[in-house]
Amino acid sequence: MRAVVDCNSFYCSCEKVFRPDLWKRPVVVLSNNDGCIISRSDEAKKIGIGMAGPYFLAKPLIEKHHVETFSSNYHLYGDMSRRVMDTLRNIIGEDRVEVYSVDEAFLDLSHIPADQLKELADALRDTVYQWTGIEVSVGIATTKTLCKVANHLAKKNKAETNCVYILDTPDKIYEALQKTEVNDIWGVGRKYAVKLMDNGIATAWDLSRIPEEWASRHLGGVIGARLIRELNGKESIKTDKPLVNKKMIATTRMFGDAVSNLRDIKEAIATYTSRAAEKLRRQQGAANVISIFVVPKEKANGPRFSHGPMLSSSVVLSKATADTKELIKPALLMAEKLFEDGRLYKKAGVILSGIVPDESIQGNLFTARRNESRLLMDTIDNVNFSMRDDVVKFAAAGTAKNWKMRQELRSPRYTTRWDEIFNVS
DNA sequence: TCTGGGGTCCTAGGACCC
DNA sequence: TCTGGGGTCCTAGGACCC
Repeated sequence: MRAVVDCNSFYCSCEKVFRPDLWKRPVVVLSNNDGCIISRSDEAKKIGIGMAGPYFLAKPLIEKHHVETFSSNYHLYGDMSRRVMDTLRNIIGEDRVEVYSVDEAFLDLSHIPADQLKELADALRDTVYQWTGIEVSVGIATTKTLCKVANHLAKKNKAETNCVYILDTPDKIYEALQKTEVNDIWGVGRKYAVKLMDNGIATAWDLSRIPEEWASRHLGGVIGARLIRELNGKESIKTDKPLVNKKMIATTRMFGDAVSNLRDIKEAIATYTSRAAEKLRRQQGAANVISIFVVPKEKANGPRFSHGPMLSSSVVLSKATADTKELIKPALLMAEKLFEDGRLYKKAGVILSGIVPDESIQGNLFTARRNESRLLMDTIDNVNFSMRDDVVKFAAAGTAKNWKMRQELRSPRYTTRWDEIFNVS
């Protein structure tokens, strides 16, 4: 068997750990730029605040019920995530934990006897709470997709499940699949859900009954066929070791206020390039391709929000590099090319791809200088990483940052900055 | 004058996830 | 007035090669 352990309302829970006064209160956390609501506590859900809705639309409700509101504090969430994952590794063993996202991990329980699964699940839930203050839900089943079904049901009715749900008999699986709507299945997004409903497939059970060929034709080829097999208890999603090395690295942001001049765009692009290059070096990679894009601000039209056109450009580098200087130069050239005078822009980004391991770089015999540059990059990374901020940066990134994102409601970085550490008095 | 078939590589775009 | 960011995988189609 395997399990999925998922933190409940993760970002909100992180905020609550350090604010006992909020434990029974509604809390929401906003996306970057304070644009959308991306995490809601149970109390906030009960009030009727929707997921991923724009903040400004929910604001009346938030004010009426005095919902505590936070900007994203990724330093805090990243550190709390590490603590939760360490706890899981401690209990179940290093090699049996596959971190899937910041708030979620799959566990390999193939060594646990069936009659001990419940006890283990309870222990996982209680220990993580005791050691980190974070509540988790545990779903146990034979495949990842069924684990997610179980986990979803555990969360949906906490009073009954106490955040643990185990699918270990055909009857329980049948019941769980009957209770799960197609749009709540892992791997079924909005488009597929509509298509399934149109074909009279409403529950996970219905979906598990359809032929693989149909799924293969209508749900993205092999992805659809795999989904059917998983629902039928046949493991089809590989558990290869978590991807340490990313195939693509992106840094993109909305601007706090729309930007109309080239200087600001170039500063933003230079900053994002520096950030992306840092991520690249952290995985000891080098990129062959750099792309940038800008998104002009457009009038809202139509009922469904959409981001207007994305104007992009990319360059294949003459040789793979992780050097910020070498990446900034083409990035700025592309920015100049894409920029149109008189237009307002609301977003920009940098994407590095064609990533290869650093050691595979076939250096030119005569470029011993590469090592120097590497040394400089390491130094800059170390300084920035230890300060957890951009203390050292390239001049092109500018210093004014009037395009910077809004973050008006951020909590202290309790666990990663000495001057913001949690104070017991 | 006639102009195949199979393979690979790359890119763009669509779908999904948290 | 105000709608996130960072990823993955898959497919189709074009370019190119022999």
